[in-house]
Amino acid sequence: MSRFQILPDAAPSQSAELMPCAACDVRELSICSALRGPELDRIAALVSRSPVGAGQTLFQEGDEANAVYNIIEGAVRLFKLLPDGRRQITGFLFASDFIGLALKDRYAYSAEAITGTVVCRFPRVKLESLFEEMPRLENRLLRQASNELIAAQDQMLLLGRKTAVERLASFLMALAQRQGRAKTGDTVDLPMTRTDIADYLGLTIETVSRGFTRLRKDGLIETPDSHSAVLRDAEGLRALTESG
Amino acid sequence: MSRFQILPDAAPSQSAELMPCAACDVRELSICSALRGPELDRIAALVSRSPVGAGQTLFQEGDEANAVYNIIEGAVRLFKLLPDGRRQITGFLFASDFIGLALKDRYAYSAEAITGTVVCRFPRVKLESLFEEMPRLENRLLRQASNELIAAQDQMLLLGRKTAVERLASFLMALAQRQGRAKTGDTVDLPMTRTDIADYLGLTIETVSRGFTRLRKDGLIETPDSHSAVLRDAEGLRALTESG
DNA sequence: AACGTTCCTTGATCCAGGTCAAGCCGAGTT
DNA sequence: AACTCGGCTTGACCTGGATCAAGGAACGTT
Repeated sequence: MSRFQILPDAAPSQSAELMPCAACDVRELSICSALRGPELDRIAALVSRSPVGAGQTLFQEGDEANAVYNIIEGAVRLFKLLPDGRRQITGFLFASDFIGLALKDRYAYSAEAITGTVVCRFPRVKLESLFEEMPRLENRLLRQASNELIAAQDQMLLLGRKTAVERLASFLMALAQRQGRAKTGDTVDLPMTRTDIADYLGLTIETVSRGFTRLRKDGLIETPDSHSAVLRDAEGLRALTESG
Repeated sequence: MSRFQILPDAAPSQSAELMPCAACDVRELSICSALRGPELDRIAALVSRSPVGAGQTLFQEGDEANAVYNIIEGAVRLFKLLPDGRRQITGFLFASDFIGLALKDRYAYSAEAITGTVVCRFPRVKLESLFEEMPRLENRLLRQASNELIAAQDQMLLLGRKTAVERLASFLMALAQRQGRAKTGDTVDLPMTRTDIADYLGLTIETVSRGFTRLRKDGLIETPDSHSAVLRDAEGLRALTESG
């Protein structure tokens, strides 16, 4: 399930490129939107881009947290493990998302690329000092953290109190929202496997699979292939997310 | 289960007192530890203390979020409800804890006092402008948010992947930690009811009760009364929190 | 084209924890 | 001291989702 290829952490990968942030695809959507021209140049000198292959580990729970990341493209899973292998995925992250809000001196979770991914790596020591220089950055991170806390509480409600089908419906609608495709007829991208979804929703793979079948039979979705879902009845799905 | 006495939100309660922050019992432990002398005076002019009776509502999910709070003494539960009444408690807060990190313009959860509680109320509009003036405050809040995110992820692991007894052991040890009484022989305070614990751990009250009985029969705890637990074997409990 | 592999689905069975029901205990209250 | 009432425990039974098992579909790989 988990693979342990570990990326060189401190040394920039051979394929890393220095990138002018001004040309960054996700700048406007990411935390970097808090920065102005000269600040961007300052940042550009500190960050490095690197590709991360599907299934590769970005960092592991317990590692020294010496970098934070912005996802440029691709998808990443964050997760925690129990010693016997039980896994809880605490979040899926996509292009423009920021990794590293929740950390002390060590990472509290592991991060793996789901698909081929490109990240923008930022040394953490430099981040701290940068806050004084760029208070808008710190403010932006605080807002981001606030949003993530709200999302975390929604997830607790889901894990603690929702049924299997409600969890799946909630997951699909949240993903749809994130992709700006939450209306009936829209297609939602599912880059992760059924096992990932199960470990995110606190279920088994079989229950997730049966959930998809249920939603399909009830005319709420179609599943042209296992990595996409077409919303056949967005309202019906939404009703399930807050039903009882 | 939930009561709907609502505190006057904008108007300071008749029993509110203006308090010099310099004399505040929890200052050194709370976010106010980030503030220096003159800043404290500035803050003191903005905050007001008020008592909140056991069971009373501080604010409800969906309310306009026009204040944040510091808990001076007592205990508070934060929770979300599904329309049919299922409840998930997302956190228990105690003296020196800060309420209001996770918010947009509306509260994402409800807050009720568990016991008689005293809070320090802070108008939110003034908070925003204060950040520019006191960057150390913002920095402190970001750290706090980071810690809460880590705790939230632990809770997701608990809700998604742990058994009933593991959840209860994790809960007791986390509470013990927070109270600085996590060694064998120490007594942990449980101000909340079994129903609260159940709604926090994603279980029913009966399962929580059976969990206490199990831990008692296994010699891990004693329960002199329903609102306290003596740790008889802290190591055994800790083993349960990360066992498999 | 035959063969692995990985991922997904479906069916049959099982069980941890939910539900239902009864009773206990302690703190008010009259 | 009898009564209520909320909170807690325990027992008997039930069920949603886990587990176990089998097979199918979409891939590369040789």
